[in-house]
Amino acid sequence: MKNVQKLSDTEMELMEVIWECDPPVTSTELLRIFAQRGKEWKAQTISTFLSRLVDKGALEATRHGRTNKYVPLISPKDYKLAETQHVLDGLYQGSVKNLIAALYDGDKLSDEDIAELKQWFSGK
Amino acid sequence: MKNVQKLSDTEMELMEVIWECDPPVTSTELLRIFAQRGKEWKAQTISTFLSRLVDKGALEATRHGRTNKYVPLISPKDYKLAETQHVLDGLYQGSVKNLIAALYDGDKLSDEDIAELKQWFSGK
DNA sequence: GACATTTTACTACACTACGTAGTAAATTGT
DNA sequence: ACAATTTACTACGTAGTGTAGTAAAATGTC
Repeated sequence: MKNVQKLSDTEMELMEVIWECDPPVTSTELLRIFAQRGKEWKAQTISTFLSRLVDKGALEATRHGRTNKYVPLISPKDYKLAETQHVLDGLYQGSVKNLIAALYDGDKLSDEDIAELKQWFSGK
Repeated sequence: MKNVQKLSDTEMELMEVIWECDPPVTSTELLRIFAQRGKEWKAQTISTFLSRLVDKGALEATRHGRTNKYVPLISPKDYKLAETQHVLDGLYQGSVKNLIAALYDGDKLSDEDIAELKQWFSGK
């Protein structure tokens, strides 16, 4: 888990699917999966995205015969954490309390949210 | 406060400065402020950014003689909230608890953070 | 009132990212 | 040896970004 570059929306869509499969995936498998969900991509389109994800450090490719097997280099958890940290640093000086307070001031926290969070914190 | 488009890093830099000044600002004032901080922009560069910020719905311009006065159409609070909401929806199904739990699981919450937040919640 | 100055509006341009895919090359099953 | 598969390399239109030139509008000045 290192410094993955920011992924685009479509790249994230791909990663989400890859994370759901058990790791070594091939482009053909992905093609099939996306076809099932209505995303009728050309084989080369998927391949391009996979290469870019390798370039960005999100995937690792290993050649097996004429196909590549792809393995994530970062977990969804870690990627999301990095994104979150970025926002936290950029908007709230890295302070979770600032974030919570901002949500509260902006009426973005319902009573249920607050109850839930109180509950959660009481266990820590 | 409406639907402001996403701002780029430099656009945000400008907005931050504008938010700090008391609202009606002119490009000349901004030019001076940025010059002081080492950002030696050409006058037209600032103007371009200001126009784009108007296009994106972040600022409103009113002509006074040959100069424009710019006023923010969105507060830093609201812009940040919108950004935050976006991340929350995109990564945590809109759930603040999910976000907190993820930070906790990722060891991004120090003991002080937790104490601080517990404290904060106890007042709500 | 003609002119120099200031400031904006319009236009431009190089660079990067994105979504999409064609074409060529590698590899393999037959 | 050859057809089929899959990747690697290349391409291309669109959009966003940072930067700024040039033309036009408005103003202060002589």
